[in-house]
Amino acid sequence: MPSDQTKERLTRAAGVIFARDGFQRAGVREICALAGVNLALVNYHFKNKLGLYRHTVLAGVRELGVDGALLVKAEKETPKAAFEAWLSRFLQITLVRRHNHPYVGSILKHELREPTEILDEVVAAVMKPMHRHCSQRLARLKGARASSPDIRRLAAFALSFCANLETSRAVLERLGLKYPHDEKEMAGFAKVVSAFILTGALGSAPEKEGR
Amino acid sequence: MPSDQTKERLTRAAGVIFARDGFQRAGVREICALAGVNLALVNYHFKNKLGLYRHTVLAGVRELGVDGALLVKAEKETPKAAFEAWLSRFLQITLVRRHNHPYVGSILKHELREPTEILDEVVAAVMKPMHRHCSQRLARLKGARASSPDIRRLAAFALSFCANLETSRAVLERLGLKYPHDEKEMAGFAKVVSAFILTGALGSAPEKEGR
DNA sequence: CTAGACTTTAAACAACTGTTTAAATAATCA
DNA sequence: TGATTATTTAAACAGTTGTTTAAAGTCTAG
Repeated sequence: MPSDQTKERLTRAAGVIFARDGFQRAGVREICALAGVNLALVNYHFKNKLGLYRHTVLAGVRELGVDGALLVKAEKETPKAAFEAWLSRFLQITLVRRHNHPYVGSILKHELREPTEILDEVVAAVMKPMHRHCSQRLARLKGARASSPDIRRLAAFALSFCANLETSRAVLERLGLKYPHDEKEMAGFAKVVSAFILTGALGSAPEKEGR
Repeated sequence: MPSDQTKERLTRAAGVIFARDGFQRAGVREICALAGVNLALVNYHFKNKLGLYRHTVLAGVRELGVDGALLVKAEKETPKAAFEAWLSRFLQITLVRRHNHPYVGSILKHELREPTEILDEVVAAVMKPMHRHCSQRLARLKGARASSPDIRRLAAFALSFCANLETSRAVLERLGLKYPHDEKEMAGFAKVVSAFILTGALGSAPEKEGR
């Protein structure tokens, strides 16, 4: 059988397991079993467990197309609406399981909280573009330059907060926080999160726009 | 030698290792080596690795005295100053290594991101009191009831954001965020974080108070 | 067809993990 | 003191992990 097919099935299975368990806790045996492939093929095709991980993550990121996919069209909306749309998309990737790419968001979450050797590659490929997008939208909102330290810090705070919402789930649910279950609730949740990021706890007036 | 001494040394060493590695990744052999104690004594005195972990965490929490320690005095300050003082204290515990209890904050951080069997106990002993304190201060700021769903959600968001600041450190530093190194920088950092939580990215006017 | 490279396989390796055993030591109480 | 209990010890157990081996199978050029 062509080796491309083996690598493909291995990558796909690896995406599922790595997304669920992260790099360290994931086991190559389980990945191979899920892929229906011999154990030794991981090392043959990818040299390492880490090699398989790197290939899986970067392939997923490439397919997701961070630079493009998160750019919600309609740039003529109000700055606030544009930010909310972008944020909603970002939350979908990190919070909702079965999205565009089932595993990329989860893997990024794991990489965020326990970095591996490929952290720098992941940051460059995903985090930095997202941070740039977020900075640009916040800059429009505040009427400042996207490259200013303040804006960059705000964007970093916002990204960290959102990306960790899923990580803290077990605790926050025990504190009474309701997480969204479907797309409907997701929209409302995104609005609430957006409000927290934009206007904070003191919540400045509901802005000049109708809703 | 008295067994109390053994348990004491074991607990102290466990605090260091669990704080650094979390429950799963920490190894009983390393803990015993650090404690200068035989391997089998963990199971003799604490039944389990989990037993040692539970004992260590709960002992640390008890000593830290969450209910009291975080209550910064001077309640007659402005609500905003009171919140900032409380937040600064909270950030010190989660961000700065060598504080009151070197390991409690770190262990809580680990428990937050990969819960163990004792999560419920930890939530009850630490998270809920902290959440209550945070809610009370936010309620004063907004002039609302501390038990209202909105306030409780804001407090949960704030706690999650702060507790994960350390977790996301590797990524955020690569995005250019500067973390505090000493007490001086800590104070400034707490102010910035407080501003983000209270007034968000749009930053409502600098409040009516002098500064 | 056949030589050579590529790919797959089952088995074993070596290094860990938390836990248990049974014997040796120390402490306690009658 | 001597018998009993509590504690400590070194060694091994049983399970897991990622990785390697050497032989078998498969494909592809000449």
